[in-house]
Amino acid sequence: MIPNLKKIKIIFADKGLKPTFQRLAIYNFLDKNRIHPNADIIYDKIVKKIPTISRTTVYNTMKLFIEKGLIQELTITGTESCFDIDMAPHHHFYCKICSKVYDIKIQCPYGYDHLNNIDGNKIEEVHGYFKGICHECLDKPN
Amino acid sequence: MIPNLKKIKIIFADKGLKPTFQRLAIYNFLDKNRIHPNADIIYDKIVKKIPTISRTTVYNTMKLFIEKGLIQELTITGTESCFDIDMAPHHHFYCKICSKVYDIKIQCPYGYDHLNNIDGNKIEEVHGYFKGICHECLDKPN
DNA sequence: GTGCTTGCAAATCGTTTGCAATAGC
DNA sequence: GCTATTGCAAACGATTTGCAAGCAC
Repeated sequence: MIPNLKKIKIIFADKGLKPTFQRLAIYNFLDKNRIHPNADIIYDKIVKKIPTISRTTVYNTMKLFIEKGLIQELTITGTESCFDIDMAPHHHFYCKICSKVYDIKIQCPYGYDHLNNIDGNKIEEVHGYFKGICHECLDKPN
Repeated sequence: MIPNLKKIKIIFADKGLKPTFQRLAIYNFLDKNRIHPNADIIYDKIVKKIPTISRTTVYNTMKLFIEKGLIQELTITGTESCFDIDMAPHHHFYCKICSKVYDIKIQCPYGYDHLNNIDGNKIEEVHGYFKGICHECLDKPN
């Protein structure tokens, strides 16, 4: 974790974020585990390292990271947000059975890079996702 | 409303739905007002015609319509669902200022019609939306 | 009259807020 | 020491659940 920590501190400094123990742990978790976790999964994981951490801090930190452009929020299920440290343009696939979110390495030909306006509306974010049954769940016997 | 009612009753019969007063009113509202309303907006509108209607019935009805393929659920904001009676493939634009949802008449070239599988995952739904500032809010003096 | 539908009240779930204690420059 | 950050407890908003009363065939 030590070499990664150094890298993260530089990223934080660049954005004017104080490198608190909690923030470093959360960012490192997101960086090492590209699973698009929701706040609860992040909390459950971090609380094992930092038993005193609160859900409030997780939510505060997510909000802060989003504002600083370090992560993006995915609103796929309608009931909860999940978070993606990958800021490159890409789509997602959500499995209705296992609820996992996969990266889909395609871009919407509308809206990314070459298009910042549709029907007179100014585009700031592009979101694309598919829902269905993932290859793992398709392969399962039942 | 009478001619539309007849049409709606045929749609309901086709899906095996009983044409209750509440369901007809809700469907008619969605059909006549293509504004992608959330449950609260639907409730506020219908309660003026049917003062005894409950939010539970609105939620029940939305769930039923989705199951029967009469409407689709849009999960753009992460805090609430909104509903779209237009089942044709299309995208949406969400205005961060006025919260309105616009139809964008483009299709994702991946996933609609000619593609039902990406990376081995079976695609059942395609969702695409943009976020930004709509033409109306851009035009406002401030 | 049997089964589906409705609607109230309470519960639930994810998230936000108010605020006092704490930590870091 | 001053300010930003943390974390508890309570509030909040959207949605779901349990269940009793009502309606339709």
